[in-house]
Amino acid sequence: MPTRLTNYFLKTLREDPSDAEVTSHRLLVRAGYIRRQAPGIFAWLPLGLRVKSKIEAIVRDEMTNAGAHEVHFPALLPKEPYEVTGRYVDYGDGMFRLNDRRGVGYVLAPTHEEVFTLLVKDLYSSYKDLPLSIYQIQDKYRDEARPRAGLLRGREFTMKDAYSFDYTDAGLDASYQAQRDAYERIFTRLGLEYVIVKADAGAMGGSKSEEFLHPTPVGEDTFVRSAGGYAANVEAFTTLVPDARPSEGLPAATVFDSPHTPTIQTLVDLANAEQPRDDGRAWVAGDTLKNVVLAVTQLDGTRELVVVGMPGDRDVDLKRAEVAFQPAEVEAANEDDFALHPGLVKGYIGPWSEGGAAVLGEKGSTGIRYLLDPRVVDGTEWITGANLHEKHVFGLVAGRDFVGDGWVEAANVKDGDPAPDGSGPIETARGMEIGHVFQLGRKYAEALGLKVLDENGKLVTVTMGSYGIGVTRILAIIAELNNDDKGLIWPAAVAPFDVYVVATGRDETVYAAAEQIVLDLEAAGNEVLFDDRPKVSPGVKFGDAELIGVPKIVIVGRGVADGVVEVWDRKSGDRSEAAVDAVVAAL
RNA sequence: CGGGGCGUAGCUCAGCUUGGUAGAGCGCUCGGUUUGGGACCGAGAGGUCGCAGGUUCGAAUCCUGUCGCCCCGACCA
Repeated sequence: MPTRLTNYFLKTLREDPSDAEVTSHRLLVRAGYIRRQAPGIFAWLPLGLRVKSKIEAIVRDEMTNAGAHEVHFPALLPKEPYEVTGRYVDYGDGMFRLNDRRGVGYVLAPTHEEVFTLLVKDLYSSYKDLPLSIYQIQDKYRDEARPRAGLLRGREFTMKDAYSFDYTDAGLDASYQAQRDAYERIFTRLGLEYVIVKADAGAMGGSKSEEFLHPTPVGEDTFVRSAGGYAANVEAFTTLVPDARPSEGLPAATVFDSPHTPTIQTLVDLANAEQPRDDGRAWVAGDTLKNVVLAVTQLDGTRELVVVGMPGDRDVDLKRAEVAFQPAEVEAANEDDFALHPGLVKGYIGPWSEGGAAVLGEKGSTGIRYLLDPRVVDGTEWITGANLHEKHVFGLVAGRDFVGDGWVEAANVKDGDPAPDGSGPIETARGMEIGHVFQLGRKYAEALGLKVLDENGKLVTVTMGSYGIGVTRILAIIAELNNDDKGLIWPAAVAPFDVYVVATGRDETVYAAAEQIVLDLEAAGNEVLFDDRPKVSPGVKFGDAELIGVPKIVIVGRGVADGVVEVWDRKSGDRSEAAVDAVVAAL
């Protein structure tokens, strides 16, 4: 039974919807694939659903190849499992919560680690049952502070989430690798460029984690890569730590007057004017030690000040700092914070005071925790604040004159920074997350009590992995990538139909010929959308055909009198003629 | 949560400054003409102007409040 436009549920819009800004959103709404229901929540119309199903079919196929089995959980779940693992609190406002008529708490699941773990716990108790990989394709709910860009960041979105269960670390490695390989095949089949980067495990917990990022300037993630093959999310980037240097023989630190030095640059200028270096090289921002006061707020609300010392040519990257202090929130200290700590002389903060007493650090006079950038290794010399108004100090030596309470990755990453694995300088780029693979380890199994008996009859805690792909986000990215001024241009692998047949004119023989062509195409295994609308002008039909973006378009019109039809290739725009009875071969 | 913009017909918007019986284009219905690039003629249907209060003889228009949506930022897959 051909799919006919005369009874299909489709209405294209002549004008762009006013609430759609990004290309994918605009075109998917205009071409009749989706409709907005609420911010970040969309209804799927027949065309959209077909594309979504095509993507899901590829995902299912590769999950099967990876040995994973499909299951399906509810999206609506009791809150208890999430309370046990702590994520009911950790997720904060990001989780949709509701109560039933008796007041019992439920959540709309943002992700399903807990219930998968509990299901396996229910059924399995032996190492002989493992390894196991199961997955679902299910809608997820996250109450985003600001949904945006249509499908790219919604509050409801479809995700394939897979979970692996092993009782050995080696088993987890193998399960992880199988999913990782499957992801590579999926993105290749979808024609999506991707970069695999080291990722921060974030609130999910666990150890090893990699993200699949689609490189695009509009991406929300920043990642770095080196020519030598290093790739990481900027949040997971680790600094290459220089070797410590001997501090013997370095001159003693000296305090100097430094009025009117509100910025690092003015301090550097003053230093060059007052105290030029012996070797003739000018002082630069990287020779100064900048001490930034951060306020770190734990989940329970306790607020702690922390001073981070880093080279003056760096700034605090709050996202990296959040990772370093997670799950706490990090922000710049405010006036109230300073008021509580009169020992901090704003603009002249440093770890050392004249005479050598420590100011910062748990043993310093302020008692404020002092964390250092990894570049501040023992034996490095710095220009930094002297904790006196309008005074700085020269030649303060790390390890000799001051020590920190530890190290922290809170400084921003710059193009040209060395990769930590020695593979050369890195460059930064933007990307959109399309997949994420995690080795969760035993965090969830531990919290929820998932254990099995091993070969020796001993109870061991299961080790898990979690693997996600954003199905609807991928659909949006494909739309974002494949379009022109006329509309969408679907790659064959995910197109809602293979061929779009248009009958023009009002000649009965034309429609009869078109009917036959549709049947021929379907018999040859093509999915066909047939524009059989009788009272629509050709211009409208052509416009819709191009807007909808099916890869091949067959125009059946006046050429039928001569036994020919026109075949358009949507992507290249190429047009050729084909005999009415040989359309299948002409595609 | 901070900043900006916008809520008027199914869609895209004008009207608001300067208060006086609610408009256009597209879409939709009917009749006719037209049929290879978003046709034309004629006749229609369709709106508590986001909501509430206020000012006024009279409010889409002025005032106050409120709700919603979009964009930028913060945050997040």
